[in-house]
Amino acid sequence: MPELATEQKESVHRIFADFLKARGQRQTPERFAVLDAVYAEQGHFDADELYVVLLGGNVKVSRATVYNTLELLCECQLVAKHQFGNKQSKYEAAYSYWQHDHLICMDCNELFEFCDPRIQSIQEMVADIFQFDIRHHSLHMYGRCRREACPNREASENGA
Amino acid sequence: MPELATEQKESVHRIFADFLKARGQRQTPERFAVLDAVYAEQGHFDADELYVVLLGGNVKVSRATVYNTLELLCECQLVAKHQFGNKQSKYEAAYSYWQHDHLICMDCNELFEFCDPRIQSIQEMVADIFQFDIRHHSLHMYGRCRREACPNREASENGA
DNA sequence: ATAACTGCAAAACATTTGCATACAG
DNA sequence: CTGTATGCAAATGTTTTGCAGTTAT
Repeated sequence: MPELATEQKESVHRIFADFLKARGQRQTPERFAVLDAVYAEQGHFDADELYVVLLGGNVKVSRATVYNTLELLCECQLVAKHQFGNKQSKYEAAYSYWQHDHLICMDCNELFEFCDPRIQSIQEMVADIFQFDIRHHSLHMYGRCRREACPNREASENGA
Repeated sequence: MPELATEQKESVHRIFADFLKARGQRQTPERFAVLDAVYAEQGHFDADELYVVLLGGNVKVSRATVYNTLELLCECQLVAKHQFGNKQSKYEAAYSYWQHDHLICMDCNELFEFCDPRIQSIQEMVADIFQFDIRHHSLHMYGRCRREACPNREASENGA
């Protein structure tokens, strides 16, 4: 398992390094520390969570640098940024992951991922109709999971 | 044109009034003023724009009431709330409008609307697979419009 | 060398909240 | 009457910014 992880780590390092070089920006240890933390994380996380993880792993970075680096990583497609219902943005590592969309439980906020090839077709059709160069999309479905284990189940049944 | 507008106004008033009554909440003039302002607005707007419009129309409401009422209107489906890239939420009147999705130009932030029946099929399939009761979705496509008139066109061509 | 980056703390920003007052039911 | 809604201003929480000091190139 360290095999694959190491391979991926080198791969994303190279991508980020090339990206920075191409833009004449500096390859600082902080930036690579953020990149590593992102790829060590699984699933979705927010900027502050990442900041805390970094502090815990005896890496000294400021929040500003975390935000700044996450933006750079979005620009080179190594990270995807999402805005679900709240005001806080969520991020996730994006390299070599299948393009997926999100299903969100309005009661417990649990996230599920799905993928449907028809979305790609729709995207191409819309690009054609509107003469757009479409770069990415976000599809969120909101509802209620029917699991017994779903918290707030009763609360929402009163509410609606 | 006043015919239809008046008809719609009465219709949404009735829906909102019933909704409030059903929940034991009060029908205040401020709430109906916000509702009217929403339906006088065209396209997307944010909470503060609506607040300013209301002040300009010699209606005295506070920002807090605007936010509060917009939430109520979302709950009874008279208003749809969207989060595009920014931190600010956008709203739009929702009554009797076709369900549509959004295409956003990353250069000029212009919004276009589209609709594809396959999205409904995908929604039903996802609901079935995950055993979810899906209430709504949001599909946003991001890209660049190829119009000559698009502002920031040059800026973005430098950037990427 | 030198321009870009970092950390820090303050600022900015949209949204929410607490509380005293007003008012719909 | 009574509890709900309002306005105001202060609080909140995330993200951005300005600036002095650091550092990659």
